[in-house]
Amino acid sequence: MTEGGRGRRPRRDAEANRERLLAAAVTVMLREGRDVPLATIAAEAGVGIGTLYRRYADRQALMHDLEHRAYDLLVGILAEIDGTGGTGLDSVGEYLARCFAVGDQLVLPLHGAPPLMTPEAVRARATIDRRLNDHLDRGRADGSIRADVNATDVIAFAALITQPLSYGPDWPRMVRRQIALFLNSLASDGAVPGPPIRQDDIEGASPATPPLMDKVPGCGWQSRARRGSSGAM
Amino acid sequence: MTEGGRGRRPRRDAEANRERLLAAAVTVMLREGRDVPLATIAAEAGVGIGTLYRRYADRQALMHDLEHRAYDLLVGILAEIDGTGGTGLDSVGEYLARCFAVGDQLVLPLHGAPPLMTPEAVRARATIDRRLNDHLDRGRADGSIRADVNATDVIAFAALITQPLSYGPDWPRMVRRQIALFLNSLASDGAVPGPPIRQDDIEGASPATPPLMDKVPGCGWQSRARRGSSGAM
DNA sequence: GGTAAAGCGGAAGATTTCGTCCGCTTTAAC
DNA sequence: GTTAAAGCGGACGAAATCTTCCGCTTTACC
Repeated sequence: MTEGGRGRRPRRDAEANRERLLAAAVTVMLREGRDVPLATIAAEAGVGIGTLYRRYADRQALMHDLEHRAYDLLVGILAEIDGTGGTGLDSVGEYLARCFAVGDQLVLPLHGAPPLMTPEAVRARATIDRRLNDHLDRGRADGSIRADVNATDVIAFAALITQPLSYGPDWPRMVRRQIALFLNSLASDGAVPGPPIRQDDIEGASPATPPLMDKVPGCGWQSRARRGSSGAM
Repeated sequence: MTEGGRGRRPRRDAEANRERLLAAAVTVMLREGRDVPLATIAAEAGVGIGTLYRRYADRQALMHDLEHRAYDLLVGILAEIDGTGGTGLDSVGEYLARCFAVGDQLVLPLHGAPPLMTPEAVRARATIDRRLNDHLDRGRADGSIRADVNATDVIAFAALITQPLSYGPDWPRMVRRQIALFLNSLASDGAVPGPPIRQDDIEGASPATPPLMDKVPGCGWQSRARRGSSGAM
C-alpha cells in the first residue's frame, strides 16, 4: 500500500511463521475439523499462541487468509491448464480433476461461509470466471461443448465436488464418475432449463438468506466469542 | 426392545418435547451453524436445558436422532414418487428435486460426519438404494436411462446438491441447472469410466481416512468436551 | 560487535459452554 | 381426588477456549 521504502525490512522469521501457520491450519483442520482450538494450530506450526494472535486478530482473519490462498491455488491451476492443448472440454475436465485433487486445501476456507469480498478475492473470482469462459468458448468453437452452459455452471459444480464429504474410501472414484457425467452433459445437446446465471448475478447480490451457516460473518468460522454481542445487528 | 407391556405409559408431554427439540435443533442450526450451544436449542424448543440432557446424553445423540429423521424423510419421498407415473428418468429427476427442496433438513445431520451405522440407518440406506435402482431399471427398460449408472451415482449426486453452500440467492436456480445437466447425462450414452460403485462397497468399507471432519466419531458433531481424553485412541 | 525495534512465547484472567443435580410440577393410574 | 412415579427447569461447578499482556529473544541495520 503506502508502505513506502521508509521503515525497516520485516524480519524473515516472521514471514516464515506466517507460512507455517497457514500450513498448520490446513493440516490440523483436516485432522480435527474446522473448530480446532487456535492453540492446536499454533502448536502444529511450532509457534506460541501469542505469535498466532499477533498475526491474526481472530479465527476469522486466519480463515480469510486461507481463502485468499485458496483462490491463488485455483488461479494457478487455470494458468497451468492454459498451456495445455486439447479441446475446450478437455481443459474443463482437467480443471475439475485438479480442483478435486486439491479439494482439501480449498474446502476449508471456501465452503460453509459466504464468499470473501476483499478486492483480491473479487478479482480472483473474476479471473477464474473469465478463464473458464475462455475455455468454454474454445470448446464451443471446436464443437466439444454445447452452447447453453457457462463458467458459473462449471464453478458451481466445482464447488459441489470439492466439499468435504465422508463417504468412505470410494469417494474419489465416485467423484470421478460425477465429473465424467458432468462432462458428458457439457458435450451433449439437451436443453438446460432457465437462463444461464452469470457471475455478476452472484457477485453483486447480497448474501440474502443463505441456506446455512452464516448469520453474520460466519458460524464455525468466526471466533466463538462475541457470538451474541450485537443482537440482531 | 424387551420393553414388554409392563410399565406405565410414557407421558405425552415427554414425546412432544422430543419433537420440539428436534425441530428446534434444525431451526437454530440453520440460523447459527452446527455449533450452537445446546442451551440455545433448548431455549428455541421452549424447554429447559435439563430436559434436553434428559433426552440426549450429548450433542452426538441429538445429531444421530436428526440423522434418523433425515433418512425417514428420504424414504418417504421415494414412497411418494413410487405412485407417480412417468419414465424412470422422470422419477429420478423428481427425487433429486425433492431432495434439494428439503435439503436444509438433511444437510444438518447427514453431512460432514461419517454415515450412522445403527441398524435402522443401514436399513434405510439399503431401502433408498433399492428403490432408486428400481427406478433406474425402469428407466433402462423404457429407454430413458443409460446402462452404466446406478443408484450410488444418484445418491452421490444428491449428497452433493443437498450440501449447505452460501452462493447467494441464485443458488437454487444454479442447482436446478446442475440437476438438469445430471439428468442429461443419465439420458445420454457416453461412457462413464471405471466400474460402477455399488452400495455394498460403501456400506461395508471402513471409514478409512475420510477427507475431513471425523477423527473419532465426529468433529463439530460430538460434544466438544472429551476431545483429547483418549489420546491416540 | 552494538543497538533498538520487532517478534516471540506462554502464563493468567475472562468468557463461554458443558453436563449434573435436585427440588418442584405434571401426568397416568386408581 | 389421591398417589407415586416420571418429567421438568435452571442454577451451579467443572472444563475448555479465547485473548491479552509483558519480559525475553532474535533480527536488521549501523
